[in-house]
Amino acid sequence: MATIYDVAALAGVSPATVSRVFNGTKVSDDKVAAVRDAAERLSFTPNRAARTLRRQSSEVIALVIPDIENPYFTEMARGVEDAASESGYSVVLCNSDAQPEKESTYLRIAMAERMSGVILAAASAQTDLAEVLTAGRPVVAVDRSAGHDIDEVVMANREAGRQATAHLLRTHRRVAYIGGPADIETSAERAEGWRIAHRDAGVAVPEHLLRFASFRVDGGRRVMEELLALPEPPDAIVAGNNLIGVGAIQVLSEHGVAPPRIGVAVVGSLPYTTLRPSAVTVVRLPARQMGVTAARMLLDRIRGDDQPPRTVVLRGDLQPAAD
Amino acid sequence: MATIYDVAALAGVSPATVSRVFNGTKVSDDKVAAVRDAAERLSFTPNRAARTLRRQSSEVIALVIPDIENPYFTEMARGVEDAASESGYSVVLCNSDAQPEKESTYLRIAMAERMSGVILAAASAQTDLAEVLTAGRPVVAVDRSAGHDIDEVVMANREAGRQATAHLLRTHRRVAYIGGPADIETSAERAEGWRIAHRDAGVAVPEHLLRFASFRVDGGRRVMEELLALPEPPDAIVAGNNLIGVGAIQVLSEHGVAPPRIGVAVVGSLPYTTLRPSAVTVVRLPARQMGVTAARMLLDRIRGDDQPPRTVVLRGDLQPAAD
DNA sequence: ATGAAAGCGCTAACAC
DNA sequence: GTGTTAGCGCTTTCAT
Repeated sequence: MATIYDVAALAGVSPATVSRVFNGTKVSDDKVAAVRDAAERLSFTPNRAARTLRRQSSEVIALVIPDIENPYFTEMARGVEDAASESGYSVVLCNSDAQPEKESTYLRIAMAERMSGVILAAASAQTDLAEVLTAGRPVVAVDRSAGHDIDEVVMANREAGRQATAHLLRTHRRVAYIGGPADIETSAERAEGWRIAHRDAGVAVPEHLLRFASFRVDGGRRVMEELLALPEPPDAIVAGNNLIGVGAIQVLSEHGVAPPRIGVAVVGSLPYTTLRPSAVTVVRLPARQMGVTAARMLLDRIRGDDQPPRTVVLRGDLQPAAD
Repeated sequence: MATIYDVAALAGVSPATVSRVFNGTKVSDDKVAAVRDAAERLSFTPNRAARTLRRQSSEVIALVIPDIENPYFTEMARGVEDAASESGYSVVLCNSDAQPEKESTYLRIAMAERMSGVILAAASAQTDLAEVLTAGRPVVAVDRSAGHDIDEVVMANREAGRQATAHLLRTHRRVAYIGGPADIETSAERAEGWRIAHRDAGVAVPEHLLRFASFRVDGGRRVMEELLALPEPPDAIVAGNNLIGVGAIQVLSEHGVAPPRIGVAVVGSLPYTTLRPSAVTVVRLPARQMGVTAARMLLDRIRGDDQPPRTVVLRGDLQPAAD
């Protein structure tokens, strides 16, 4: 592995000049050519560990998400990746598995590696960012707020829940809601939208049809089974996220009442569904765009932007089932 | 950010002793205690950039996959991550997007960051690993071989394709195959299994029902439409991977012939399907185990194991649809 | 515009 | 068992 000293020797310049060439500082044209040529011949690539040690910062950002197997988060990751690589930054994807402990391990590593910033979909409401923030590294919260006064990019969750519910209430009477963990912001907000839709429709809010699960397929399955076992089961379901929707629909299919026989609306997309698109109402959430937006905000901060923290709210897109 | 010098001063020892404590070399008990105490008070975390520069190796492995939005690869990533973190290694997930150019960019970065090894699901058959291999970094190929004499962990693709096809041939006459790109090993091998099943059954191989697509949902959709437009369409389909299966089933549903009305078998799981489990035959591929195995092999190599390259073949698990 | 030289924080000889 | 010291490869003053 060649170093700048090797390149400098071959090009007949000083190591500092080599460094300048690779960092865009002014160097005379002939020396630039000589350096580039020498670098090419030695297939020189700057040692990033050395650069990071010297600069106290690497051109890497950490993206911490609670579930790498959820297509919503991988779609977002694509957005982050695309925006970051446009600016020459790499993205390190960290899966916290919704465990605060794993999450803080990753944050510690990110700081020890001197990564230049963090995009965080927090595992819990009280993520400890003290370490990152005192290190002066910018953090952007995505999908859910992280409980600090920082930049945020979130979905219009209340409105998404309201829209999904309102659509079902036009043709159904007992609309249940299956949300994620009650203490996760997105989950609570979407449930609140479910309540609002009932009020808007002049209907009593059926609190006994409001259930919380995990944001996973098995969570949706379990609660759906519970709901079907009710003396008076719901005739429609709002799923609080994509995976809950998958689980609920699986159970409905197994019971012979696949949508549209029961009304189903999902907050979030079903990218790998094998249903007819018209069978289920979906509020599509712009996950990729959330990633792109968050990455751009973070890069702004890395470049020194220090305006007060901003919150960007992205709206979902109602795609109604055919009636 | 505290350094070992700060810790050394506070603990009344030399920086070397601090380093030793954090690297498990023999140090007397009282000094260990003093160092740990001082480190705790200063909330010291070793600077990884410095360690990497000095050691010329970081405790990070790169995992390069062609599609981060494919649950097959994210499941594998979970396996890699779990096995790696058991040994104190971090995993950097890189999405090559099936583009050789992006792939080689990531490989170059991995070397520049002095990562200690690479697990690669190659974007093409002729991935250039020269740079990585001459740097002395071990590489393990997963899912498909990378065209070098290195460790591999792959699925029993021919057998998976054969099983899926054989199962359908028991009750169907015209079994089509929709594969991924013809030049990708997994794809070609599974297609070969489809041929073998026909021969085993004493049936002429219907080559006009063998089609190649991309390994994505839209690929499956497009080819499924083509097949349905045939004068004599197939009465059963083998999908070459999970996403192709999703696309094919979507199209079938839209045409009112959702499985089991047409026989469908998929090589790979459908984690987010909303179908009744009994409707589709699946050859489950142990993706997570592939990741765990690959990570363990890579870690062995990193620790200096230099036996000849090994190939591990993992078998799929036929889960027949109810007839 | 260019070179000389210091130093980022750590580890690993090497001495004792 | 412990301390001293010399770099790892780069960037960045500071001179010139």
